[in-house]
Amino acid sequence: MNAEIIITEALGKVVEKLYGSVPAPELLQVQTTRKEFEGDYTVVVFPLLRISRKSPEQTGSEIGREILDSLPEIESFQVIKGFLNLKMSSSYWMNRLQDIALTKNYGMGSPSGRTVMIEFSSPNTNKPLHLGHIRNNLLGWSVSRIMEANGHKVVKVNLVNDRGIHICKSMLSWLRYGQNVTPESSGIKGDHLVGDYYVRFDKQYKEEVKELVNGGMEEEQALREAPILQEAQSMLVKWEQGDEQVLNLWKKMNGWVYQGFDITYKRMGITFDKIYYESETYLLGKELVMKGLKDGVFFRDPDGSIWCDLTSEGLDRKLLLRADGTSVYITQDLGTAVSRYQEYGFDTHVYVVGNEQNYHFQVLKLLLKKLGFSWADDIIHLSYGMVELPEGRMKSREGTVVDADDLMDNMIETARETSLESGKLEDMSPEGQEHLFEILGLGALKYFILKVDPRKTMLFDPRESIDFNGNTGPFIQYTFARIRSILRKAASRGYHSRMYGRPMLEKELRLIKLMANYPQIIEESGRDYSPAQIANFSFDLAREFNQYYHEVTVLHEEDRELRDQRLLLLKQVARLLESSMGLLGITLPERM
RNA sequence: GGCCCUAUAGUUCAAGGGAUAGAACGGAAGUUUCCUAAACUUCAGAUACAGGUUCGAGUCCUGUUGGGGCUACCA
Repeated sequence: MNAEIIITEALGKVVEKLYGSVPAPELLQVQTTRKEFEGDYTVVVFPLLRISRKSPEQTGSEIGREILDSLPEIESFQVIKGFLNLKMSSSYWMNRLQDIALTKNYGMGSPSGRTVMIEFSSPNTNKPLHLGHIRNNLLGWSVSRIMEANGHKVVKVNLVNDRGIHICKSMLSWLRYGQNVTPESSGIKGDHLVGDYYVRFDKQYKEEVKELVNGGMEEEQALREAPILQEAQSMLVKWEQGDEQVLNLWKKMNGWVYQGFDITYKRMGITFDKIYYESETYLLGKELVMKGLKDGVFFRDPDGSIWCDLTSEGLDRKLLLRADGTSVYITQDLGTAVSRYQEYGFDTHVYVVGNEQNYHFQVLKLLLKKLGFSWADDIIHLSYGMVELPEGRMKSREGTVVDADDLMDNMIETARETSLESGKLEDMSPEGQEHLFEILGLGALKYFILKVDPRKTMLFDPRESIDFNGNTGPFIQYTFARIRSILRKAASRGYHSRMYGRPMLEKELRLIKLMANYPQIIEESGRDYSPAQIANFSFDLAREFNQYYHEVTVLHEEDRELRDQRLLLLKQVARLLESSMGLLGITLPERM
């Protein structure tokens, strides 16, 4: 059991014994002691003064004495300015280290029996993935791992926006200008090829609008009546009617996009348990809307469109079906949610979607509740912040979109340059090197994104490459590689890591203390859906270890028992680095 | 206009209402006969502004200012 809990419990009993009243739980504040003070855990005594009716100093001393008596793990205490600092005995920490070494899935929560569904990625099929999607994908993946680490059963799902007018634009543009080009014939990745024709459509559309305006038409009318747009709209009608030619083209081009996406996902190390397509769920959404209409929770406008009145909830009225009976964005989301619940009966459903859609999810939950689905309360919108450039938001119109594939290429290239410059890999096979560059480049990218609190807007400057020094993925990877190198040498010399009970250095106890927090970190990052806390843990541990590495020798230690004991410590540090970084989807290399 | 989010060193990020606000990059100065210098050590540098609540506020509340988002019969 973790020390904070032990101390908190003891504190409650001690306060009751000393002052004769049971303190409310929120008055019992135990935290880790700040680095600059002597001690491991700190009791904040201010909240207890009301009960003790004595000075902070006196209260702290009295409690300190009692706790010292009742908990053998505590070696000494000190009261400074109203803070009671407790120092654990070094044998306590050494036992912790042994516990860690002996616990198979150290840090992981026990099975909860709960199913957590996580939707992330959710791409459009007419644009390649960009930096925003990278944050989405990495967050979704990492949160999935963190949920698993908390003992939940996880179902990772993707929702592909594969229908709507935008798809028709790409199709039409390809028919007109594509001359039957394919990813194979052009050598262009499928999603990029389709994206190119989407852009091509937009260019033509703008030209036509301009011509019409020059011919004397009002701009608003021109925007509506440009021939190419009208052609796309009639194509959408054909799609909805099930026109075979249109459907075949749609399937063919979507297939290209999926092939392209698969490559990108694979490179990011991302998989899904199930992929949903809007084209398959929007019909159920329509049925739900009709049911809501029948039940009187929705209403029909004179023009035939169907709405929900949310003004009593402080929101507007929301359109659910157009007058012509076609569905809108939220219609399919209703259908998707219900079919997922029917299929998996999730206890929690996390949607990893940008904060620009906060309103959408607020409405979605309200609508589901109005339709009588009580599990609407189990929906959590993990609303992450945008990735911005120094000049603001990425805009495809201004060509500032940072492409996911390009960015990964660049990261790997930088890893290659940095690695080759160091000259440490000369005896490594070319395949081994390539593999390493990928691990390092992606490690840098993933860590860069995930170390930031998901809810916050973050900044990316394409002109400055992502760092490989300091608080970065490669820093932690490097720390790991160093430890593994020592462990390999130790193994080849026949050394065996083992606990001997030799006195440990302050630095070593600090490392153990950090590692002792791991279970709590996993729990908290799960509670907050925040990989950033995991990243901070990894960094703190790596930094602490690097200082230790610099000061203390392991392989050259003459005292064999001490040497082997240190090997045990190293092994556990490496293990937790690998475990925690694994929760971020980052691989650690044996050497670099 | 209405609603929501946000503001911490030059820059990018930390800090469960608790002690002297931590790191990293960048800047200055150092460390390599010794397990990987992608490391380590030292120095300089910050809570937008004004009130309030509290024994105690970067953190909670109110206002001001700056930044972002939403407010589509797009998805």
